[in-house]
Amino acid sequence: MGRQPSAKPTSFDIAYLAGVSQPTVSRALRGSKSVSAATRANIERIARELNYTVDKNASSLRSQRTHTLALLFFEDPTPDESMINPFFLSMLGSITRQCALKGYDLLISFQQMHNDWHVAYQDSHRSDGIILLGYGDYQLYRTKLEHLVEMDTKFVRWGSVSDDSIGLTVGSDNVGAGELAGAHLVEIGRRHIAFLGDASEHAPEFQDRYAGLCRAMRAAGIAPDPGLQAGAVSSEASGYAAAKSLLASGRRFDAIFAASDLIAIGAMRALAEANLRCPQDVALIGFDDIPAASQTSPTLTTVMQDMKGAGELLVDALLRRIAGADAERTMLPAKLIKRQSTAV
Amino acid sequence: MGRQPSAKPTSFDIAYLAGVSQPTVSRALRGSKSVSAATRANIERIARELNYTVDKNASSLRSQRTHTLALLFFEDPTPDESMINPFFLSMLGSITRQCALKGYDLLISFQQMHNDWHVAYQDSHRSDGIILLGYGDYQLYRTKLEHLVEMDTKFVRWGSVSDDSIGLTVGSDNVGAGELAGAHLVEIGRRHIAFLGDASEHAPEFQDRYAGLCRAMRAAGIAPDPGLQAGAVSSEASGYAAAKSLLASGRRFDAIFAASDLIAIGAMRALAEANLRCPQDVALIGFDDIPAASQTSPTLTTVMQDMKGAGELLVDALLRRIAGADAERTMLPAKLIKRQSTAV
DNA sequence: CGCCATAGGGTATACGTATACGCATAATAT
DNA sequence: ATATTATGCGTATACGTATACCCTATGGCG
Repeated sequence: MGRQPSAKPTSFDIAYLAGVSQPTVSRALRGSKSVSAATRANIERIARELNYTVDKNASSLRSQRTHTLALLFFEDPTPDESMINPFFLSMLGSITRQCALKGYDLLISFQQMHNDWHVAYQDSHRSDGIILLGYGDYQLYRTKLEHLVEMDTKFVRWGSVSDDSIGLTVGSDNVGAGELAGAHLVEIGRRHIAFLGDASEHAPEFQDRYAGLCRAMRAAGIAPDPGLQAGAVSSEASGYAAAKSLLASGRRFDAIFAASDLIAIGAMRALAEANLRCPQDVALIGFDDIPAASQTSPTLTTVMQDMKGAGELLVDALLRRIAGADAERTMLPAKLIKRQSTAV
Repeated sequence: MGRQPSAKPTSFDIAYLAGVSQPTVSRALRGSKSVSAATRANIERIARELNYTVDKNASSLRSQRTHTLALLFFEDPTPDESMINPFFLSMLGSITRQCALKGYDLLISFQQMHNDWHVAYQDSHRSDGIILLGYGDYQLYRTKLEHLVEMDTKFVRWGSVSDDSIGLTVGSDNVGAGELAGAHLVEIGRRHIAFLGDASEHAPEFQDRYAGLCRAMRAAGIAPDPGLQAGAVSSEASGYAAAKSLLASGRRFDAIFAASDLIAIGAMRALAEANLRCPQDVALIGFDDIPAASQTSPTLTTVMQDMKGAGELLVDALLRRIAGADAERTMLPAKLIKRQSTAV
């Protein structure tokens, strides 16, 4: 007997039991220093006994802070199939973990680039900030990103970390990664290195990787051949097509650096169909180290990005922005994973 | 001139502009029938002009409904690496999409089985219901699930759909899927079929798959050999170890049905090391159709679950439960994907 | 011994929305 | 013509928390 045990306890219940007022409970639980240690301990004990949890909605409404972040995935415009880049999915783990660690909830949503996602989360007070994830046409993005900046919406973006990028960006050192790949190919004696991936301003990350490759080649005294660059988006089909067209062009090449593993896997299929041995005839390097990369035949040499660090950095940077600090752009180093496709 | 454009508009702003009271705005936007068509149209127009969105927190606080679902992933107790089963990740897409379609937000969280996740989401009013996803020791779960039922928390679970399972469950027809796999192996002439996967009550789904295999064998007049069943959790390492021990046992077998693709990939490696040809010496079938399954050598025959349907069904079933209806357990049919590992 | 700072906590109120009621006007029924 | 019922909307209030402000003791100080 006493109070009804089924109703969820409120701060008033605790206040009553502790013999204090409701605001004191709020202060105690939020760590205000104007509550004596004894009172606080007592309140915390009672709260634990009652299994009390702060009502998120009331708290957010009053404080205008949600303690929630929103994660927006941008899908490649594949019509219906949910072909999300596995690389981003693998980042999900570290992002959720870091959010939990910092006491934030994570809202997740898949978006088409052309939607009005840029207004959906800021005004309805659903999140304190937004994490943007996904390859895609950067130019398409631009105006929406500018809109976010204008509205002072807090957000971080995963992508190419260049000076002209809008807002706060965290990303891998794509130029450095491209250099790693290029240097490795040069090291195993390749001089005619093709690049598969859109190297235009629409895909800054791929552009950076290509730039890194070129830099490594020049450092070895090799002039990159622009004819050995073929556009491709991150999909197996696109990689297959790009490799096919390269083969059809009749140009000679003894190595391929693909801008993503999916592209590389498509290219590998095209090479096999052309009876070219990998790596003997054409060495191959991918990017992302997706799980399938270690299952291909031959297994795929690739560049691994630091996804654990990436997730943590994204969350931390966003939280700093939310706190009012101006967080700086950050680049993470990448690592070359050597496998059979470059083992000569 | 007029009102300050930067402040987020509230229902009062709209009411003022429309010349009505705030509750009328609320009613109009929520679709109450006690608002005239003209008034409603006017309010909707103004709302659109002001870029008004309902404040989620206030709305949830008042109505005690959040229009948010929580998705809880249970990780296999891998110490630190975020090795989430790719199968569940692939369900993420359809779940988020279905949530969006129904006007619900999706909170996501990774959990260790032993945490107090069963209290974290219900009391703080963060979600209207919970979707539980993840393999894992079912027995460990049980008491927590019972607790959820007792607290009348709305939830759906992906898993084995059996009569004794607690709460609302949606899952593949694992027995039927096992039968499919077994029938196919029998069809290609195999009679000594091993099963890799924990077939105990701790893993009801694996148990069901094994039961299906046995049923198919018996239907073909073959007595299943209990000695050809080796426990394994869903990981490559575990599959490798299980296959190794089976090989070491000296028992003869000409086919393996693995309870998951990861197990199958591990087994494939063990077979290769033992100089057994796949499929000639040992045919192999996996389960899940993860992306890597089409990249192995030989490519892996596997059972594909209907993940798109699964996500939709999970969300719909949960929403029905939330609405007060008692949704029924549901099973989805699975499909056999034939590849090289069973092509004799 | 009066004065002021400080600790500790109470009082009042706002956050923005969604309902329970009540009250007109208009439309029907009798 | 009066009684009855819908229709359409306004009034009042509650949801549970967090903060601005105010008040009371105490202790230190001159």
